[in-house]
Amino acid sequence: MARRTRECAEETRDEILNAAERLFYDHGVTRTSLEEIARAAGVTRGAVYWHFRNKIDLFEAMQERAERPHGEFMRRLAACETDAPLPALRDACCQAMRLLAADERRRRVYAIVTSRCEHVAEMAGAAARKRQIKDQVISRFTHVFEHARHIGVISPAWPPKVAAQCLFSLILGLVTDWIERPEDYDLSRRGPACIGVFFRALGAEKPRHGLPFAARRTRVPPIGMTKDGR
Amino acid sequence: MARRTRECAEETRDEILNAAERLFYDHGVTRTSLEEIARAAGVTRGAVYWHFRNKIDLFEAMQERAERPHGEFMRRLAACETDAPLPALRDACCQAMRLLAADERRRRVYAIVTSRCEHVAEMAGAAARKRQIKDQVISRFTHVFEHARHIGVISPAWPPKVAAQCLFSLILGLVTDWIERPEDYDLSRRGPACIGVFFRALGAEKPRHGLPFAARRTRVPPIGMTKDGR
DNA sequence: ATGTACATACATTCGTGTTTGTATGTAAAG
DNA sequence: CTTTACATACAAACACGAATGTATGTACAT
Repeated sequence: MARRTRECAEETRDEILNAAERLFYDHGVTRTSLEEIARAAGVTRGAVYWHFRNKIDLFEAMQERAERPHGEFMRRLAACETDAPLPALRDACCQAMRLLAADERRRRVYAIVTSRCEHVAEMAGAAARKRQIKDQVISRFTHVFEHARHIGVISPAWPPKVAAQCLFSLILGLVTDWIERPEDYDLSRRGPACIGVFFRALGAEKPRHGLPFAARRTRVPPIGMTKDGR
Repeated sequence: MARRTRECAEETRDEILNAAERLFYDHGVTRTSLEEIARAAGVTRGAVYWHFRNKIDLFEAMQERAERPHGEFMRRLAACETDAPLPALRDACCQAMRLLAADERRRRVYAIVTSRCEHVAEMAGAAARKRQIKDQVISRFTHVFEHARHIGVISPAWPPKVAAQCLFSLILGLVTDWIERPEDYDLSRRGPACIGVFFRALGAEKPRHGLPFAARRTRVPPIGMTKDGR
C-alpha cells in the first residue's frame, strides 16, 4: 500500500466515494457501515476518517460531486427568454431529463438522496440545497412563462405561476416515478413525450363552441371547476 | 396499569402506532428505537414485542392503518366512464388531493413512507403495495382517457397512455413537492388549480393557424417536437 | 387454572468515534 | 546531496453506547 502521494490520496478519496455510492444505493445509508465502505474501497476506516469527518460529511461530499452538472441546466433556462421561449424551455427540460437518464452516477445519487436515506434533521444541509434549487427552477420557469404571455405565445388560460408549478410538478413526478424503477421505464423517451404534449397544450386554446372534435357524440360538459374545484 | 381486557389491548396497540407515527415522522424510522416508541406510548418494549414481531412489522401495520381510505379513490375512478369522463376524473383527482391534505394521519404516514425511511430490501412489502396501487391508478386513468377519446371529448393530440402518465406524474409531483414542506404550500388549493388547467388543456385543440392569441407580436414557432424531441 | 397482556432482565451484536502506531512523502537546513 | 524534521496518509486497536431479540417473571381476566 505505497500510495502516499497527493494524487494517490485523491484517488483513494474518489474510490471511497464510489464505494459509498454503490453501497448506499444497494443497502441504504444507515444500513451501510463505514467499515463496509472502507472494505469495498480497499482501505480501512482509518482512511475514511482521514478524508471525511463522519458519515454525513461523506454523504454530502458524494452528493456534491454528483450535482455539479446541474449548473448547466440553470444556465440554459436563463437563455430561454428569446422570441420562441416555449420550445426553448421545452427542449431544455427534455435535455435535462435525458442527461439525468444517461448519467449513471447522477441517477444513483439522486435515488440515494430521494429514497435511500431519511430526510431528518442531520440532512438539513441537503434539504436546504434541494429547496434552493427548486426555488431557482420555479422562479426561472415563471419568468419564462411571463415572457411568453407578454409576447402572446401562450394560451391566456395558463397563469404563469400555475404553468410553472405544473411544469415543475410534472417533471418532478416523472423523475420520481422513474427513479424508483428505472429498469422498466425509459425516462429519455417517456419524459420528452409527456413534456412535448404538455407544451403543445400550453400553446393551444380552448374550443370556442361545443363541438371541437370529430367523433363527438355527446354534449360537451362545462370544463371549468365544479363545486369541488374550490 | 390494570388494562388487561381485550379492548384495552387494542387501545394499547393503537397508541403504540400513534407514538410510532409521531416519532418516525420527527426523527426518521431508523433513528427511533422501539424503546422510545414504547416510552412515548406509555408502555415498555415488552408490549411492543407483544403486538408486533419487530420494527418492520410495526411499520407495515402503521402503513396499513393509514392506507385504508385509499379504496374510496379507486372506486370513484371506476365510476368515471360516464358521458362526461374528464370532469368526473378531474373532480376525483382534486377530491383525492383534498382528502389527503385534510387527513393529518395519512399526510404524516405518507411523509414517513416517502422521506423518513429508506427504500431497501426490507421494505419490499411496502414497495410492492405502492407499485400495485400505481399500476391500478394508471390503468384506470388510461381506461378513462380511452373512453374519452372514443366519445370524442379529448383532443386527439393526447394519446390515452401519455395522458394517463402525465396526469399521474403531475399529481405525483404536486404531492411530492407538497409533502416536503406542507406548511408553505396548500395542496388543497394549488393542486386543484393545476389539475383544473391541465384538464382544460386536455380538451383544447391546437390553434389552426399561426396567430392564436391577441397580444401576438412575433412569428409563431412550430410547436411540435424538434430534433431534441426524439 | 390457564392463557393473555404486558414488565423486567439479560445477552449479544454492531457501529461509531477516538486513539495510537507507522510508513512514506516533502521541504528546509547543513 | 544528504540529513533532519515534520506532515501526510493511512492501518490497527480500543472503548463505549445503543439497539435488538429473547427469556423470564407476573398480574389480571376468563
